[in-house]
Amino acid sequence: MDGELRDLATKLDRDARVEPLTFEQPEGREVYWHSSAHLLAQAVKQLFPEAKLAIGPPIDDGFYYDIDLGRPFAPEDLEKIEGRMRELAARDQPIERVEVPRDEAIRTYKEMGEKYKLELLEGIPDPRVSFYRQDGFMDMCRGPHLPRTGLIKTIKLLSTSGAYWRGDEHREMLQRIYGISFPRQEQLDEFLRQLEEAKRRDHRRLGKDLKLFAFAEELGQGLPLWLPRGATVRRLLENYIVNLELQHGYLHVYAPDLASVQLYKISGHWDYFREAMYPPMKVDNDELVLKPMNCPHHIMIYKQDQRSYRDLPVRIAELGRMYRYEKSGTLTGLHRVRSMTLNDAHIFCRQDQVKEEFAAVVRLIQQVYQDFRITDYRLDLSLHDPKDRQYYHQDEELWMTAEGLLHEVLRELGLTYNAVVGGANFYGPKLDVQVRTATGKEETLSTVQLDFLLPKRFELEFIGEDGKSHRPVMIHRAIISTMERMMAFLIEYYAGDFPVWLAPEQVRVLPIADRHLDYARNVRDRLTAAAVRVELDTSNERISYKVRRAQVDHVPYMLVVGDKEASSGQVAVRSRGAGDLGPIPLETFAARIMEEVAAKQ
RNA sequence: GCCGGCGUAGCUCAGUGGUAGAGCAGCGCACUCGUAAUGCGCAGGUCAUCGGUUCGAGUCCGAUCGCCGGCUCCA
Repeated sequence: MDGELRDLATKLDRDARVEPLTFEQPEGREVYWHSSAHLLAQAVKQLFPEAKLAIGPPIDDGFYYDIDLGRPFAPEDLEKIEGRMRELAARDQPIERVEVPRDEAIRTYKEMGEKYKLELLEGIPDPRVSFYRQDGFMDMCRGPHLPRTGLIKTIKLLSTSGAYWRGDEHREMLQRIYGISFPRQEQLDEFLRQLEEAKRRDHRRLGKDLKLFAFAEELGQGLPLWLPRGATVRRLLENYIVNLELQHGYLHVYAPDLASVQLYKISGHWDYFREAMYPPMKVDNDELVLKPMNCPHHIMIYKQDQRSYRDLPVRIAELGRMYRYEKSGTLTGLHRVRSMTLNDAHIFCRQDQVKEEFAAVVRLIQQVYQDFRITDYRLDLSLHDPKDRQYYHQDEELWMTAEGLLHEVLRELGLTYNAVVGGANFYGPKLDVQVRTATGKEETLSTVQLDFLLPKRFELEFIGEDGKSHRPVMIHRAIISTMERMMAFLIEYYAGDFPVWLAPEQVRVLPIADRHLDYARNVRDRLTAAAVRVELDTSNERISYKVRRAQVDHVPYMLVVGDKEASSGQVAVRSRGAGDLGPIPLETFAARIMEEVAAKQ
């Protein structure tokens, strides 16, 4: 109604533009799932009257309700609740909006002992608050809701978990029940099918199947081993990005994995991130930590020379290995690890160069994404929150300048982006490239961060045209993220089908019978000499089985060789995606694959 | 770190207190085969680890380690 979400039963007391909502629209799904959450709460209250309700909102895929039961929900409880929800939906009761004076709501909730609802009420200043009633069950809610419970046709409770009340780890741990519902059974089936599909793309699954990386319990949590095939892909990524950066004026360096705590005290990270660093080890009169980041090291490198305004910008880059003591519960596959190598760089420049340097990084990101054929991402411009005086340094003017600059660059580049207030680092605003994992979680792949603070803390300077000392600005940036995260992302993005230029095994030679082994070896050696990553299947199996194995191993090209090929110097090419392509001369194939690699196909 | 679930062969999984199983992978033999699974055989396990209950534990209980789903965090 006039662009606002309202109940279907709302009285039309004025001229208004009215649009109906269906499940096909995001807002429609929101209402549908919100009502489903209420149904969940109703079922829980009927089965467990002592349960206290907290909040139950819709989410991207379904809904949840946070409940305090005093104990966890068992899987059998979920089944019972789901069954009760179906019964309640089948009764098809009307859902009505009721407005109640605030103090009456407080009185009722006090009587019921609903302490979370009472706390929510404290945050609502309005004299009247709205409730929704269905079948004798009332829940405080802004709404709107479905007109009848019977519209909820299929229900599936997916999981339970603990969740802190109001997201505060110092407060009560509530039980959260996640669920999903649809108007039609086929939609639920499709949803569950997609969940299965996501599991097949999951880099943890594929990483194991394709022997790319592994973890060992004996080795320690969050410390990945790069297996030969995964290491090959990583080396290709590293060579690619280092060469590209060298072409763009970056200077590549190396720094040690250990550093004095002193360094991070100067940078300020010790104050902010001490708990996430490995504890210091005492050596002689010093305390050393495993380095959690590379910036201070690059700053030390900048400080090795007296810099002139003519030298700037100085772009110092490193595939920097870092160690972070991430909380054990947050580690997942290669996405979150405790040892990682960042495609890091720090650009030291003059104020008047910031815009151009920032723009150059954004353009470089665009080029890299094109090379990897990554098209599905979002740009987030993370800004400071002026109200958060604890976290952010207080030079408000500096923030305004910095953030204004970034807005300007992005506008000039013609990019659409999403502004996130409160997303900035303590030292400055940043631009993040956000992507999704196979399991639907969002994460940052690339980042460009402005920093006016560290140059001050480390007293960086350069000599200006005027012969006086000036302070440079720093830009922190990572394009292909950490090798670990990029690997995880690419595995999932390509669903294990690496493009030829990145495939750990580009070609597999498949002889028809044992008498073709000599020719097959010949083919393999010719391709190896041409720097093609090729392997030979010498197993004593039928050709269809060898083909199957190569397909399962996600090898992009299979070369079938038998009598015909051996006698004519040809290979029968089969592509992983397109199937049998027929015989061509070996030299033609070699030339073609080298072209594809050069074109990053 | 917190809440919950899980841990059996290289992988996927069965095994509800009474002698550890299957398929795939591996190895051997035979077949020498034309584009997603040839047949037969063999081997493979301190049932994550440690402790407890029991005449007897893969199974029940506790602790530890690890993994999974969330929460919190993410320079």
